[in-house]
Amino acid sequence: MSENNTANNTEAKKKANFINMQIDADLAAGKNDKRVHTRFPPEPNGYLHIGHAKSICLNFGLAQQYGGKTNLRFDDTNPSKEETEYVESIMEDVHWLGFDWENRLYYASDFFPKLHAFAIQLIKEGKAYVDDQDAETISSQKGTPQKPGMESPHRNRLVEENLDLFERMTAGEFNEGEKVLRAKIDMTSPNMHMRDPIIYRIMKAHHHRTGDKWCVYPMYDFAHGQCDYWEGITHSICTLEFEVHRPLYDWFIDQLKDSDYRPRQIEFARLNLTYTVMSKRKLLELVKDGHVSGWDDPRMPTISGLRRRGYTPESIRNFSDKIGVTKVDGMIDVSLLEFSVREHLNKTAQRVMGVINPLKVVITNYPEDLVEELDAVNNPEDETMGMRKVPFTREIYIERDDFMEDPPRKFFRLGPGREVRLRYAYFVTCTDVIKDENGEITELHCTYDPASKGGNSPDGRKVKATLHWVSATHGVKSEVRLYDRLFNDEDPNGHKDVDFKEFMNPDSLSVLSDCYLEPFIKDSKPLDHFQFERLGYFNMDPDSTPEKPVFNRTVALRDSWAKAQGKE
RNA sequence: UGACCUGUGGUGUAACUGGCAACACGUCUGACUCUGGAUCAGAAGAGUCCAGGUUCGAGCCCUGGCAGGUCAACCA
Repeated sequence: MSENNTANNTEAKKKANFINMQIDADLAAGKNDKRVHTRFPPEPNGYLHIGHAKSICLNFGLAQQYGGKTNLRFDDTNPSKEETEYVESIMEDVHWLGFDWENRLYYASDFFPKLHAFAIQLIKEGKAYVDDQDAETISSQKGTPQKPGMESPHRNRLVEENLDLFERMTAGEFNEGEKVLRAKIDMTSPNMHMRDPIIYRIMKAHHHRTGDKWCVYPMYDFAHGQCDYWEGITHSICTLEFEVHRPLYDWFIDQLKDSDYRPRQIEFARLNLTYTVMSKRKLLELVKDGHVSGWDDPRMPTISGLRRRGYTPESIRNFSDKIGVTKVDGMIDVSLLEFSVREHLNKTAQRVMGVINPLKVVITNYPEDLVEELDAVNNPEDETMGMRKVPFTREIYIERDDFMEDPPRKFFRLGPGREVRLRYAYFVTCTDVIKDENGEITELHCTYDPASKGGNSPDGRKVKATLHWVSATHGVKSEVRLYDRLFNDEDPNGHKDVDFKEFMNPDSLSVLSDCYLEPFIKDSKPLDHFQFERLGYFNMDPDSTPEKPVFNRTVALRDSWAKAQGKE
């Protein structure tokens, strides 16, 4: 695991949610030998996103709270969409988040033989039949939520005939779509899912694990609950849209169970975040159409994207705790996610100075060849992180935004004739503003006060501002990537008749290639976290090379000056 | 003309078997500060979708409405 803290030691006092209460009740009633066993069941057809992180934290967190276990199970019943690449990324992401399924890795495909045998059992019991009709016909007989369905003409086939047909389906004698196996339940049920649901379909696709062995594959409803049952799951936690599936889930368990043990499905509201989309289909679309650089583009709400952006597992876990678990289908403000990273990184991130929009400053009374190694604090929130040296020279860079030729009343930073502190260095006073023929400021001349070395006030005089800076001769030239929200609309999904991509923010990425960082960052590795003082939290991007380090801005610091600016 | 689910400050969550609505984010003050960060102190903001009812007392219970979500894939 790339981050040393695992999820176990951050738990402590979680708020009880409605699922806790239901588990407490189950335990009090002595159900399932008082076990708590959950599972996280992703389909390997895409990368995990922050919504999955909520589910992962919930499932693994619950098990930890009750001294139970959590399985990782790949729900791979549809070979046409699933790939090994996704399996690997999912395992990496779950581990990175700080959770471990130990030796309990399962695939729904592990259960294909048992599922198939169970289907045969249902046929023998007269509870399943083969239907020869095509998809359209079957669907039209299904009725609507308001109108009951009609029975298929094949519904009352003889058991022997069903057995024979299903066997031949399995052997590959029929083409895709020619036949399906359906459970025989109730075509008039007010619940659409109970109207003789299809449980097996013919698919002549290559499966990422079972290869070409099978010609028939079970449907989700026919696989999920049974896998839960065979794995010994006690609480099968899923999202709200499966609520209407629960009677069917229970129906299959009823056919299967041979003891008092029974898994129970509980539904909670999936996570919705402002200014983003959260469906694998839409995220895939962004990737495929090249709107982002990949699943791990730092603007993506995927776990791999957040990781590359500089989020920490701890911050995501804390976020997950904070948002709680309910059945209310709401929308969480991204600012809460951002708060979670700031909170964690403030306590842990190495401080460093970096200038991302350089303006050269010449300190005219400072010796030409002198290089002073000044002391800087690595993290004021954590003394154990120690100190480092920062080289100071006659020519430095400061942030362009930190100088104004004609500063307004509330601008505290540098201006002509003004004195400010250079962090850990000296007090400097601006004496000259150098411009090119277009009137653009190209350089500042300052003088420094040798008595203020280290940034201390020699005589108790105050300066209004402290600026970060980087030596022009020692600074490490770098690329910095700034990110903004991917969408301009709070709910890009919430507009009927308007495609979500219409709301994409054209300025969600800006690349600054003329940035200078203090030499300390030379030793950093991809994904290392930093606070660039006064700017925000950044981490090193894997695109970095020794010649050109690249940093991503995870999130900016809270900035009351910028906020005040925005209001004018 | 259905079934199931949901409805508490701007947002998200709390409120044990009914006892004067709490916390977090966000917002706004002020203090402090070698990060306009962090920290600290404080403020504003809901009377719990509506209407009845039960009760000394209801966000919690009952009745009836209203609003929103989900369900008609050989997807999960």
